[in-house]
Amino acid sequence: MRDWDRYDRQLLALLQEDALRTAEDLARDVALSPSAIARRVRRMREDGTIVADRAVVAEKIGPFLSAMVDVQLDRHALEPVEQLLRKLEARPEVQTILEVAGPFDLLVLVVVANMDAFNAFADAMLGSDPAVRRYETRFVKRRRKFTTAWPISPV
Amino acid sequence: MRDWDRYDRQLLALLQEDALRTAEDLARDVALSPSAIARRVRRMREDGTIVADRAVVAEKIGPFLSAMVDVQLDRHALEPVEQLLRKLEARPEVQTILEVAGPFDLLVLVVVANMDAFNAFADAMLGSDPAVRRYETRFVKRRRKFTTAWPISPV
DNA sequence: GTTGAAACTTAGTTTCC
DNA sequence: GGAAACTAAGTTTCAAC
Repeated sequence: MRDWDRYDRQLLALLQEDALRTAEDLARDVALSPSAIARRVRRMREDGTIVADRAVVAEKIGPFLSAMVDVQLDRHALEPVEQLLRKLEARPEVQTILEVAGPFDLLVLVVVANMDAFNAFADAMLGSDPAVRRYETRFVKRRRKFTTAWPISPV
Repeated sequence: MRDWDRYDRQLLALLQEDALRTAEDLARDVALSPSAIARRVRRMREDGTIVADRAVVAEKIGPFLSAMVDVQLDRHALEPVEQLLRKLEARPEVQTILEVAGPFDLLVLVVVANMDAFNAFADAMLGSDPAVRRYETRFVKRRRKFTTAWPISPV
């Protein structure tokens, strides 16, 4: 794998904020010509440094109910766990799946339309799954920050 | 605020996946002409339906250490709590802040370079803050899914 | 091998119906 | 909303370092 010089890191930091900035505009913040910038950005999109470019949609298109579900697994066999993870990953209601250290194994952030939909989701995905020992739910009252940006230092 | 017909919702669902798709390309999935699509997308970017367009950068630019911190607040006064939240929001190491129901009030996802940086962050931001009663940390072993996409139904 | 400028191509915007 | 003319941005080429 390649590595990233200060220009690449600057570009990544800026594109994390706004992926639609033009090369000419980026040249105001990065000391390279627009064509060099365009080349680097395209290359990083091609080689997987930039995994995706996504529109962030306002929460108001909802209404949405979010819940953080702490899941404790039955770790007697690996395959049922992998199956559960693949099942959860595939669901559009699941925004986040983190494997964590501690008594709970998984943190799953679920977004649904209302409480009925949450209960249906939990029953279908967790209540009946052989890999799930138990789970606890915390409902989200408010999102104060929600970003995928990494803290990229200029090296 | 306006509302969103099935075309808008289709476009939002598609742009959540790939914000760089051209209007011509989107016309393959949405039954509108490229010019109608371009108009709708531009309007949704202008009116705040699309809050931002962000590049998703691969985790391999790290190395990163992530931790989910459950924070219990001292809810005797509101202003110290708001101050803490603003302080956390401003930090690039903080990807997520969720206010939740239950014994803990805040879930904070923190990304740092290593364990020293985490301890420095926790000491500076939480250990010394008057609004924080206590906190518990779960370190992230793996991210299986991490997206900001809402589950948008076609209406 | 990468830069920067210019020619070229593609996509977005504006105008009109 | 859709089509065409127009404008702006991305891509390719090429000379220089």
